Formats: sequence, structure tokens, C-alpha cells
Amino acid sequence: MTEPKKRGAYAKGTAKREQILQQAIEVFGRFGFHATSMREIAKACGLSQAGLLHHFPTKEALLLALVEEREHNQEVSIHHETLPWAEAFYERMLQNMENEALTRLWANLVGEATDRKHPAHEYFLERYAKIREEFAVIMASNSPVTDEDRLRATLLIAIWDGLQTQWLLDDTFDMREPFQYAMKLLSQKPIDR
Amino acid sequence: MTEPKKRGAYAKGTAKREQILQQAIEVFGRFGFHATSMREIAKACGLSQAGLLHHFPTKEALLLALVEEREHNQEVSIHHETLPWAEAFYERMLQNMENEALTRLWANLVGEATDRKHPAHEYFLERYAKIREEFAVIMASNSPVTDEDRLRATLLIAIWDGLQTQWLLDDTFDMREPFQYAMKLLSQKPIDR
DNA sequence: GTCTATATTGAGATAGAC
DNA sequence: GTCTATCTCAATATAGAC
Repeated sequence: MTEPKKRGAYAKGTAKREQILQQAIEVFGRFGFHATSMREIAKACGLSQAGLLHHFPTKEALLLALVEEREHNQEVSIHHETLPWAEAFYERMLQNMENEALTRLWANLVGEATDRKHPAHEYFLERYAKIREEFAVIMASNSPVTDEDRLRATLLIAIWDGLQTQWLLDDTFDMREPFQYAMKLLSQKPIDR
Repeated sequence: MTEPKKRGAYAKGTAKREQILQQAIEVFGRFGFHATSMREIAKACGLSQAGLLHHFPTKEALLLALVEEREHNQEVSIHHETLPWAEAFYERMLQNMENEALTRLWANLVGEATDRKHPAHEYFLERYAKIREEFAVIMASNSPVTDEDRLRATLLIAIWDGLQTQWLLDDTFDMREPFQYAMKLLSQKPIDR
């Protein structure tokens, strides 16, 4: 769903902003946040560095705008109410595979953001806590959420991140089969010992 | 080119080298590879930047030396012959938890090394392929290795990396319980198809 | 082997013209 | 809104003294 076009200079500014965000995902995604200069992103947008800074006053501001953008998009794309959760998650993984640049940016960012002084550290901290709880609710499927559901949600997130790492490192690595195998494992309860 | 004239001089150079590598793990581990300067590492070793460069002529050379060092250490620490694999892996995870700096460096590096032009890219590519096969052999426990074993090995590595990410992001996150839960899941075959 | 001093490069950010 | 020009800072790396 696209928003109605706004008038005049504002519409143009907004469009440019979108274009910059898209390019930023590509370029940050290829080389990482720290290793990418504002000049490179500016060049990819056909702008000078100063021109880019008109839209995003600092590199950090650009990063955070990016992060919010993605946050917003992700929330739109969940439709687990209509599907069993294993299939809903699988669908979402396929979507991620189609946006390699964004996935790459994410993998890269999480690593850096591990540092407590990284500009996106707080964001990631909160985001992981949030999706652990979200996933647990989904996996509990209408029952009250148990600690075991939380454990399985934690593992699903780990598997997700971990498989993405292996894929990003090696183009020929196919996440689909291991992911589906994981869905099967997570659909069962372990046998007690 | 330069040959050690005495055992003494050589030993001192080697000791310094070791000390540098240890400090480098700490400092790179705290701030990541790109975000850490050679000066910071030099300072941690009580050296000037130029003094550090005497031992490792470039930042990249230091990184690669580090990577080989760790490679060497890891190989010594596997003793799965004496334990069921689930317990052997759990032991190894506990070891990793004790060396937070090294784990942090690794998580950080893998993200960056996703880029094909990163100095450590080749290393990580080969390393993941290698441990996938190694883990598959261990998990097959004396039977011939099947594709399903390879799938489970891939998942174990993913879980490992993924849980570490969550831990590094959040000190209060405890990997032990989810890891053990994962070991239970991976010890079973999924029902039906 | 380690230092000081410095060359060189590239980063983020600012000022002000158009 | 975008540019050129420039400031400031910090990085890697080199040269050469001790």
C-alpha cells in the first residue's frame, strides 16, 4: 500500500529520502556500517556527501532511520493468524531470502551492535526481547504461554540468525531445507529423560 | 631473513607476540575489528603504535594471526571421544562462555567477513564447511554420515551462533537452558514427513 | 625492539554560494 | 536541495634515531 502523493517540495523530499534509505541498505549491507562511508552512500544516490547530509544530518541518524523503516515494514508482513505457525515462519524466511541486502545489513549490524556503545545497541536489545515474546505467543497458539514456549521461541530466533549467517557467508548455502527440518523439530516436545 | 642469534632474544619476541595476540582479542572483542584502532591495541600492550607494527606489519596481518591462533587452540579442546556428543558440545559451549572476549570477537568478525572482500572471508567460508562436516561425523556417532546428520549439524551450528548473539547482546541472557533444550531436540528424529 | 615524528589518506561534519 | 570548498580529527603506515 503506497501513501497518497503529497504536494510540492515535500513529496520530492520524501521520495529522495526513500531512495536514500534503499541505497543505504544496499551499501551498508555490502560492507557493514562502520566500513561504509557516507560518501559511498551519497555516490550511490547521485549526491555529494554534503547533499546527503541535508537529508540525514549524521551517519547515526541515517542508521536509526533505516532501523525504524525496517521495523515498520516487518510488522506489516506478519499474517500468522491465517496459517499454522511453522508455515507462517517459513513464508517469512522466504521473504527474507529475497531481500539479501537488508538481511546482510542486519547480520552485520547485530554483530557490531553487540557493543554497548554502538548507536543501535539499545534498539537491538529491545527488539530481541520483543520478538522472543512475540514468537513465544505465536508458538503457544492460543494457549497460555509457558516457559517451554519461550525456550522454543529463543531457539527459533537463534536458528534463524544462525542459518542466515551461513547463507550470507556462502551464496550456495540453501537455508530452506535446514529451516524446514528445524520447524519439524520445534513442533514436537522433547522426550523426557 | 632475520635469524634469531640467541634463544633468549627469540623467546622474548615470541612472548611479546603472544601478549599482543591476547590483548588484541580483548580489545577487538570489545569494539569489533573495524572500530578498533591499532593504537588502542598498542596502548593495551604498553607499546606505541609503531612498536606494535614491528610485530605485525599491518592490521590485517594481526587479524589473520589471531584467526590462526584461535584455530589452533580450538582443535586442542575437543574431547568428544570420551563423552556422548550432546554432553561434549555442552561442555564446549560452557568453555566458550568463559572466554567472552574471544566469543565477542568471533561474532563480530563473522558479520564483517560476510563481505567477500573482507580479509578473513575465505577463512570463515572454509571453516564453516569444515565444522559442518566435523559435527555431522560426531553426531552420526560411529554410523555412516547421512544427509540428516548434516542437516542436524548445520542446525547445531546455527543454534550455537544464534544463542551467542543473544548472549552477547544481553549479559543477562543465559544460553545454558536453551542450549540444553536444543540438545534434547537434536537427539531425536522428527516424527513423520 | 621500541621510540618520536610525520606523511598520507579518508572519515564526519560545517559554511556559505547558488 | 544541492553544491564546492574546507575544517578537524583520527586512522594506517613509514622514516629514521636510539
